[in-house]
Amino acid sequence: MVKKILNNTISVDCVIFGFDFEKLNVLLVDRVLVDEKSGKELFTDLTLTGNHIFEDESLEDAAARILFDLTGLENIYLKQFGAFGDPERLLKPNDQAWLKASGRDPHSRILSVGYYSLLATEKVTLKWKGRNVKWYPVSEVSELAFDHIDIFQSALEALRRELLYEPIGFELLPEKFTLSQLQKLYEVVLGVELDKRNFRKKVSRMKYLIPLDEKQKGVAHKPARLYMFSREVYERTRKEVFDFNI
Amino acid sequence: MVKKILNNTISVDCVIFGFDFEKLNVLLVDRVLVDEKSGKELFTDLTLTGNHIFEDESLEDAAARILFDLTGLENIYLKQFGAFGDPERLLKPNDQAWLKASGRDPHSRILSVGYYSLLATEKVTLKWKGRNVKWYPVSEVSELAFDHIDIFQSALEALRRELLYEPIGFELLPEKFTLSQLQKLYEVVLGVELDKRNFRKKVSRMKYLIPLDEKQKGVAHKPARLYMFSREVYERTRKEVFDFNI
DNA sequence: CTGTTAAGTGTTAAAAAAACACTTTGATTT
DNA sequence: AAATCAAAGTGTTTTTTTAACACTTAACAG
Repeated sequence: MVKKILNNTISVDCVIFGFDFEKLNVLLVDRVLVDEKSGKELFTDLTLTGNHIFEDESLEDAAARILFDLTGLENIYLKQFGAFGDPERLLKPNDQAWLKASGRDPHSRILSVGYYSLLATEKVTLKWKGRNVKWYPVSEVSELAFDHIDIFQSALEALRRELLYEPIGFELLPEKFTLSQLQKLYEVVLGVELDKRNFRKKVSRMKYLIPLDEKQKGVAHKPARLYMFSREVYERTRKEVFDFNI
Repeated sequence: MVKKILNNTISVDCVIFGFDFEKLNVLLVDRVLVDEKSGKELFTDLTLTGNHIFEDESLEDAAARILFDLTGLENIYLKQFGAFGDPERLLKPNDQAWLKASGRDPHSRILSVGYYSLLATEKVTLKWKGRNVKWYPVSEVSELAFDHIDIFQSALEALRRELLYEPIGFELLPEKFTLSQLQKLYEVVLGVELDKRNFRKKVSRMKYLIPLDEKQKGVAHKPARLYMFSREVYERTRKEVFDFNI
């Protein structure tokens, strides 16, 4: 049975972040427009991973599906961070050519709902057959198709803000991780340097960060203790934040 | 010239908050369905203020227009807080009846982009002719048409979170206000009690809160000094927040 | 067994948060 | 004119949090 697509004016774009213990990366798709007659490449540029929504599907389900098709992973952290519907968002020449070539009305206005998702780069094998999907360091992303650079930047801001106040960093790490990896993650995402001793003092207050009786293996130096994040402890002990910085 | 409406599947809903120095209020519209033949009221319930989007209009412009039509005010604080597109969001019997009566396909799925806005109740004279628009205390909102209760709660959460970290409380106050009014605002929106002396100590550190050489008038007690918010000072002195609470 | 590399650890000073009660001022009432 | 009312305004102490800062330890590699 063929699923019916909701309509042509709403889509979902996913900004998929990955952390490789060194830097923050984002998944981007190579958009190649090939001339029908000559078979020659007219242009190539990069886009976020986006897609239509099926008729029976919620927005978040559509985002999860895109993510699954791309990585084979389920139950991944997903967060809606904005809706993008500017009348001018698809008017760049390349975008118009692309829309025409893919049989869409280039004058139609498409609203995109943005989701960002977090995963550890290492546990992913990319598998979007027939499309060129790759990790790119966030710091090197400069131009993207459509208004995707705005969507991307908005996602990054949303991620930074969220990371400051919620324990979502663990979503970017494997199940077991070291404190140095966690610290590096904060440093890379927020773009700051943190003091090792102060960082450890701070996280040691967080009961949902569980130290394991297990050590890193295969490293040529003193192996670090491994930790894991306990969602149960977090949910149980989370308290209201009344600390306001007007 | 008649403006063309973008399409039938995207709309904007505004959650308009107002503060009256005592409590937080929200603007709601009385939705009355009248039977065509008998002229009898079939039901009446409450909705948020929503509307379609014109073809040349950005989402935020549409939200600002709704706000202007309702209050006559321009340059009001507006913040997008979410997009709502669940397949089930318009399926309640009253909603279906309403959609049919207003000539819409009851099976079509409408995506709503939510904006919340902040204003001081006192400076508003409501003027949406022909429709019954009123302020309702936020604490008394229980049932709303469509999925508007979800949208409303999502707006309230977004407002609380924003208020904790950004100086947006001033948007809910008149230009000149007292510290007690500011404190009450925080207490009401966040649902906490704050210590007067500690509150004043805290805000006295904020350089963008400007004390005026002016006092409250017409009160039967010691009149309070008036303050105003300086956006310029805020923009100039705003610094990155590196304080993280994982 | 030596060198390399990152892990792990504690103290002190400064700043911020939390807890807490009385005096002052202007308008209103008697 | 004096008394009353109601909210404004004001400091100190304790506790908690932040910030700055350097050496020892453990495992592997050669």
